[in-house]
Amino acid sequence: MYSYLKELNEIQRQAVETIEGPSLVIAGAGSGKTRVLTYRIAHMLNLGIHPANILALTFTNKAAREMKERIAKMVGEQTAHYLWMGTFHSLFAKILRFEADLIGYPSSFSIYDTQDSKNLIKTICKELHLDPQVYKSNEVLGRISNAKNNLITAKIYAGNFQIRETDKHSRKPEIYRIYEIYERRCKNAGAMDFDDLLLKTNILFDMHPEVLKKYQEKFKYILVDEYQDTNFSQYLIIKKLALSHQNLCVVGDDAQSIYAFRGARIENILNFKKDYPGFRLFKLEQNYRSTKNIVNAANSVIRKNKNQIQKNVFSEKEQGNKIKIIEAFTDHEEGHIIANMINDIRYSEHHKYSDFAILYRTNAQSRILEEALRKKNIPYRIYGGLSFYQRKEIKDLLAYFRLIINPLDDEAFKRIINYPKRGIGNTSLNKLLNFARENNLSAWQAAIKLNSENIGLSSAVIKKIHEFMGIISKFSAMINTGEAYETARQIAIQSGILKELYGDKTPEGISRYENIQELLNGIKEFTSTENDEGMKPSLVDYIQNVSLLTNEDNTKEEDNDKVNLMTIHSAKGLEFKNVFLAGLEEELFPSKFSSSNISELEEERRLFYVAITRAENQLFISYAKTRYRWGQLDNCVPSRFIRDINPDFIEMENALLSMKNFSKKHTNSIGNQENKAIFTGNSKNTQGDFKQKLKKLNNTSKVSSSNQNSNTKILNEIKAGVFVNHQRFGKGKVLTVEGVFPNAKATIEFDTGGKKQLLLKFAKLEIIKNNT
DNA sequence: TGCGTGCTTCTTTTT
DNA sequence: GAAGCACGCA
Repeated sequence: MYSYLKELNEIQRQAVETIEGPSLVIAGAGSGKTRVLTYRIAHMLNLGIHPANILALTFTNKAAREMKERIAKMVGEQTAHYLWMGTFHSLFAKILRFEADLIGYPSSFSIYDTQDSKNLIKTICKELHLDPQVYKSNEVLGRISNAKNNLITAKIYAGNFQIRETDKHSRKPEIYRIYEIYERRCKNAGAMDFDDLLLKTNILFDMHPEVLKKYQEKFKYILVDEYQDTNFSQYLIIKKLALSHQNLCVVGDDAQSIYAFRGARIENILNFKKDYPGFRLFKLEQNYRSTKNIVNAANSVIRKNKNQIQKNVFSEKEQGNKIKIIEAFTDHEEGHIIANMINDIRYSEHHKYSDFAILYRTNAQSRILEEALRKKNIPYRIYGGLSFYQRKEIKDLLAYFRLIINPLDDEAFKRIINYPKRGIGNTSLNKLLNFARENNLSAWQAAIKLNSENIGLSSAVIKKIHEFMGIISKFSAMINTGEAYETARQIAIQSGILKELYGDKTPEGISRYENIQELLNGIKEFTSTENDEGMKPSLVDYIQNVSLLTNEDNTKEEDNDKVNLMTIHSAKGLEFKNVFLAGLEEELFPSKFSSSNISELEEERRLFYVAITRAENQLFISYAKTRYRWGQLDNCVPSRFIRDINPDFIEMENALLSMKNFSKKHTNSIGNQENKAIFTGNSKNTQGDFKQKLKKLNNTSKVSSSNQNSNTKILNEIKAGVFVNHQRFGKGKVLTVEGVFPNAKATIEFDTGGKKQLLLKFAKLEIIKNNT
């Protein structure tokens, strides 16, 4: 008997040892799911199954990487190397590149990220003269994405009466046309969006049975993690691949299905028995993570949902503390209390910072929490948010890479044709793009014809365009052969990006420059380790990988001892000794977009369940009675989810007692007193904000905004009144705001100190004696 | 052509 | 509190 099998409980062991035939592993929260998956794969390898015959699909690169590392430890690097383990998107992108010519794509196809897709949709809507108020790129993309995930191509979409009726009903009857053009443009640009990677895989398998057969033979054993989060498109791919051997093991927990918003179908796991009648079922119900109290509380919540597989998750750890409910007056105070408690517990329980997590529903909540932690000098780390790969400077450089690899890539072309500035303005670009569109060409192809076609561009501009193209072409010759890091560095230099950023000595500019360096280092690192085929990856390999990477794939593990901040979604699969769950207010959690519809509300409740079950020892749930939203103070109602917890497992934490002074001060400053205003502002919007808010001020008494750049948090309270005069704020200039109010005169001066930041230089408030 | 300015809109979660 | 867009001026 293999020694690792002894580390498992009976059911886990059975799940690991049952290799043949379809199996469904229902893995409750904290039940050792990852362990079962890794051991199962290791076990298969020990039994002599070749790693190249195993396909293991995960939802994040991180999950795949970690699992691979653990398996490598058990069976050796060499063997683990040949496993096909990764996300749906990355693995099927790989297959699509192999088979690209069969579906009419270049194997060097680009992958459009969400931003690219939205931009393209905006362009199309503009061309069709559609009202951008009605046809919001977000919603349109949502419709298209939804269609693709259900295998509805543009052609089917246009021909489907019911879909068209739905669109007409929502006053967007033209979506089918947008979809059609969108699809054509992507094809012309040799580009796929995220959903295409799955859709085209399905199309490939449907149109070419011999190709499907090939992969069915290759992937004799298939494992899928987080099966409850698969969408229809992914479900079909798995079904097709598993058809001949039926050695399919899916792992998941219906109670943790939280991605319906992007097309995940909880039915996939609920209906597994219908698709694979001879399946074996393994229910992992023992929770090894949390105290009895937390597990029981979580159970009492999830019980409220109708749609689920019956199971009995239990814990054999100690009873543990009750869940503590914290009430705060404001969102700022909430952050303050949490920061205080982290310090207290860290001291009293000898916990590390990294034993704490603060979870929230929306990314927007993180800023206030950060602020509170910074004030107390508590180190923290934010997961998610704006990804490294979505920063402007990174996307700019990546766009160069993309265009070099695939010159048809229109979104990349548009992004960098005039960055850094080379005198090709919007007017010229639009002429070129119109010409391209009329002839159904990509921008690049159109630009080639500029010498023979007259489209009203001056010869100077044409020359500039061709110079730009010259740079790109020069590199496309060497991108496959050249040493990756050096090639990338040369591109950064010769494109002018490095010079442009080097010249910018503002803090933001310096940070951008450093980010570019970091990207280059990342390339160096990536291309220095050998890939599956035992070769050094080229720059092309890197680029084709990078579009599917997220923030978590870039963060380094060095700086360990930090409080973890993240959305509940990104906390899935993680665990912490102490968890703070912030912002438990109606309309925030559950989100106001979800509370009207039962199935969406159930998804929110599952999300709540996920949040609770992240905690090992202690869970705090907090809500604020008032919260700022769009610069306005809203009253909040405690979330219904708090009432969903069986009251036996919760207690009120009277954090306010120790916070009395803070609360008082704070409630004052947000306008409880008549004629009170708070001024702050950021570098770009200062004037607009001031003006707008002062306009409102004529008849109200509250004004607020805050300087988010600031090491200088400017909080100036001014007796409210009428705005008098100001000077526009700009880089390196001084902004003076002067106001005469019914009973006060205020002057505030901001100085940029040559930087883009606002520094408070001078503030004066004179109270005018009121004669009446 | 580029930049500054003012207005508008936007927020759920992410591969 | 931030980003995109359109407009107008140099």
